[in-house]
Amino acid sequence: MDQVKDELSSVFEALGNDHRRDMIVLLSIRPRSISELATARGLSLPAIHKHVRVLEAAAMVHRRKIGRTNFLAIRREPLRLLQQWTNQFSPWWGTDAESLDNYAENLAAQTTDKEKKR
Amino acid sequence: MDQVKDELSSVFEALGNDHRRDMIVLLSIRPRSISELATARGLSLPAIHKHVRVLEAAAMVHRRKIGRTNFLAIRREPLRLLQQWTNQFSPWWGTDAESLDNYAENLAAQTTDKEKKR
DNA sequence: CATACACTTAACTGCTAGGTTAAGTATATG
DNA sequence: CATATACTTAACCTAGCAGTTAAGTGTATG
Repeated sequence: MDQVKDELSSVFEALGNDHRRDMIVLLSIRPRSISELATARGLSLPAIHKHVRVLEAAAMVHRRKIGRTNFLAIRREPLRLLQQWTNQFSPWWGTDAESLDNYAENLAAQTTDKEKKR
Repeated sequence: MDQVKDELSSVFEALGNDHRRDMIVLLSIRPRSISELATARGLSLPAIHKHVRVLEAAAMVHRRKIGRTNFLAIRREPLRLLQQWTNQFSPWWGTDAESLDNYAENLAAQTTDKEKKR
């Protein structure tokens, strides 16, 4: 359970960065080398290298070294985890605004200092 | 398009923090005041206040002030955006590992310096 | 009107994400 | 063996996040 949460944390952390999110999209099309990602994103190799480390820490990519080239490919399991987390809210799609108006007034009536009077 | 991407950015940024993710889960159950969130998460009011600002910037919550109490409620639209982004990968669930082994070798054969020889 | 409550704002601090350049390592090529 | 390629590592810098305490603002309550 704790481990699940930590995984989710690292996934959200990884995807919190625009570059890394774009890298994931690129890798979802096809595997790429680190150099390819660097030029695709207009960043230096060390910079991309760090991003790759973060994606690896979140287990969102795996690599295969052939010769001196490192090919990266996407791992979709963490994305399923993300999808699961997101789906917990879907039963209530479209039922947002109406709730607060009623709720807040009722709760206010209950928890305000007026309540203590009774 | 650009605006969509910015929205997505702010959503990922907001959810990149454990506290804020938990706050969203709490608010998905029912609206809460800022003080409630502060005690629920064991943080000071100013700290929670900042987190709320981030969630508001991502349009993930809206507030209603009644008297001196600020009630916060979830807005689920941004979560749908997140779900959409995540779903772009779902057509390929479970087709990860097998791809790289073949791909990398073929690509290596093509793009390696040997290619320049031809 | 005084006091408490529910924030809000300001000012400051520690930490770290994300970038850089420069130097080091591993592999391929002539 | 020399040189180029594809990273990797180290060292450093800057901006901004996430927290704190302390003081300020708006709204009830006696």
